[in-house]
Amino acid sequence: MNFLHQAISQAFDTIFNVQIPENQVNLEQTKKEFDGHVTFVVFPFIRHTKKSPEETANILGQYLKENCTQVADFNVIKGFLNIVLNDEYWLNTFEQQILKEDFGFLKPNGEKVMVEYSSPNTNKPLHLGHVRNNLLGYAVAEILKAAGYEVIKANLVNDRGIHICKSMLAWQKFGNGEKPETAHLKGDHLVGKYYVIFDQEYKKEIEALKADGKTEDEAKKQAPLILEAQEMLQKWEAGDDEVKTLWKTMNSWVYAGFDETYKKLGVNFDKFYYESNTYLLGKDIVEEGLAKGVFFKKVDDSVWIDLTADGLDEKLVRRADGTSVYITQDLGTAQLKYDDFKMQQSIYVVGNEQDYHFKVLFLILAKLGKSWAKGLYHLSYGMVDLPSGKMKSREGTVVDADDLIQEMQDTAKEKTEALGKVDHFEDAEKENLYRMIGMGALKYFLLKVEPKKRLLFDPKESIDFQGNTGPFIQYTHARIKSVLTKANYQELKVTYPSHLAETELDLIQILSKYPEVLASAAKEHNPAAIANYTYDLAKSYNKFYQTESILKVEEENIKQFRLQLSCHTAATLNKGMSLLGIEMPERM
RNA sequence: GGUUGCAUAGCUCAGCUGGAUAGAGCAACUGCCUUCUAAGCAGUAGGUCUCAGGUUCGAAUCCUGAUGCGACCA
Repeated sequence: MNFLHQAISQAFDTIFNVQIPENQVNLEQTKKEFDGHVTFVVFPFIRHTKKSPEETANILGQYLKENCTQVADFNVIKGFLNIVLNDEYWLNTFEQQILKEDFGFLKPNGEKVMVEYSSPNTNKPLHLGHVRNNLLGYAVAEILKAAGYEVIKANLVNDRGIHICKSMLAWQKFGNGEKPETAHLKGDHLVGKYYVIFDQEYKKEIEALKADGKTEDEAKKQAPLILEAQEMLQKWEAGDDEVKTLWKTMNSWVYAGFDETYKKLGVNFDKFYYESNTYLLGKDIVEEGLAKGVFFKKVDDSVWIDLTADGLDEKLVRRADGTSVYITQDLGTAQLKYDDFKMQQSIYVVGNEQDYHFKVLFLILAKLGKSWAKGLYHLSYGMVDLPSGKMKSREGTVVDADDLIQEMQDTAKEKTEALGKVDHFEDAEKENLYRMIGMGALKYFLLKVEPKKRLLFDPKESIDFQGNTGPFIQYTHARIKSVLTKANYQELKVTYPSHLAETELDLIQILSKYPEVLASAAKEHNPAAIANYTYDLAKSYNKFYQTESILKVEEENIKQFRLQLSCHTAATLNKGMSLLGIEMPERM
């Protein structure tokens, strides 16, 4: 499309004697209800041409038609110049770009980027909110890879702290030595069970204390269980053998459970960080900040940074007693990550409840003069809410990840069986298909919405399998594969037809947009752009499929062309969906 | 109280750096399987783009304010 920018810029120069740089020539796709493929809006330029919009557009259109072999025709409606490109141009685009092996992958740009995502707590199993995080992180990482970056997927596991101690303590007191094998529970669910038990018992103690006349606050602080949990945390920090052993055991249960869930979700990591190793980091940075005069001490010896000039508050970075706060360890971990990989960009996939935290974190690093601070980015996403409101694990109103995955697969099975198309499949293929479709529906559902928007999930309404959904796109793919199989398709040199059908041209035009959609999805960290594109492509193919016959056309070259077009549509659908972690079945 | 995000059809969402009569899907209604997979295609109906100002030849899009929902900071 570059030639058009150039030609229009040239036209302004030769006809009107005004210099319009190519990058100021904005072209957009012509709306469906008008003739043409590309539209140039002339309104902004009529002050240069000193002619009416219509006249300007007509003059430019005439110039393009005479000087560009690719321009077949044009029409003008008010200030809109609609340009019709000839079939040869589109076939050339198809052959020179879309057919190429590396179509859909941008050239390596030599930049390294870390995507940190998932980052779970080891005291409870994953829920729907984590699923969104995992799918987003994975997809963004894959998109960046395809866009030419070298990507490191990182997972910072929150494996220590008071919340783990709560689970540990409850297990010690009420567990009777229960293990995942004896309880027939996934390890993460077993540990989560004791986290809930802790909370229940703790609440009982609070009520008892309140009955004795304590205030709510006093009761919360004085309940024996919480005191014991705090004591356990101190022992852990002191390296107490017994506590550490229990901690290791219970964490290993959780990891086994997480591994299973990660596997089902199809996500993976290149690098794990554990807070048990990083929670003491950042002390050096506090000293560094004091030395550089970025931080200051208050009379009680606590260390702060003043961010009021940036519209934020004063922020504590070290307590008066010398202990770290949450952000201190994040400062240290950021430095550690950079030292490990020297990446140009570092993306944190974390919910929008931590917007303020990351704003402060990045700002502090910038003020400390870290050259890499400008590459830090918080990919903030909206919460997943239920119709009843927020999910709360302690109140049991969470949508459990494992349950949800199972339900999706069950639903996929039900719907597939009802259609009766796979009765002759081997059992293994059927099971695999149900898995693909169920996960495809779930992943697409969560990823088609822009990350920053919050998401409403109604467990009572099952996720759709029709329309703008994962299965629709999977179905389109399977449909194409079926045609190709029937034709025993082998790619060979095609003599292209002299005339393109409307649906063929539309399809080529949409296919040709894939690289720029990918580039923009990478730039915006937005998997939804890929999802929506893939849907448009599938829809466009289905229209073509419905309108034109492929296997039954008389002319062999048209048949070959349509097969080739189908084949590369399937390939592009596959590329796009694979960035979202969605697998495409050969048949369904 | 302060900061920040969101608000588009009954529901779920698109709408690129401002452009033509605001688009999809679901749900409702109507057609299309003796023809390449009907998880599909075509059509009907459904809108004061939360509200009020402003900038502009032109605003769902940009600015200001209000309202509603959410999050965060004390």
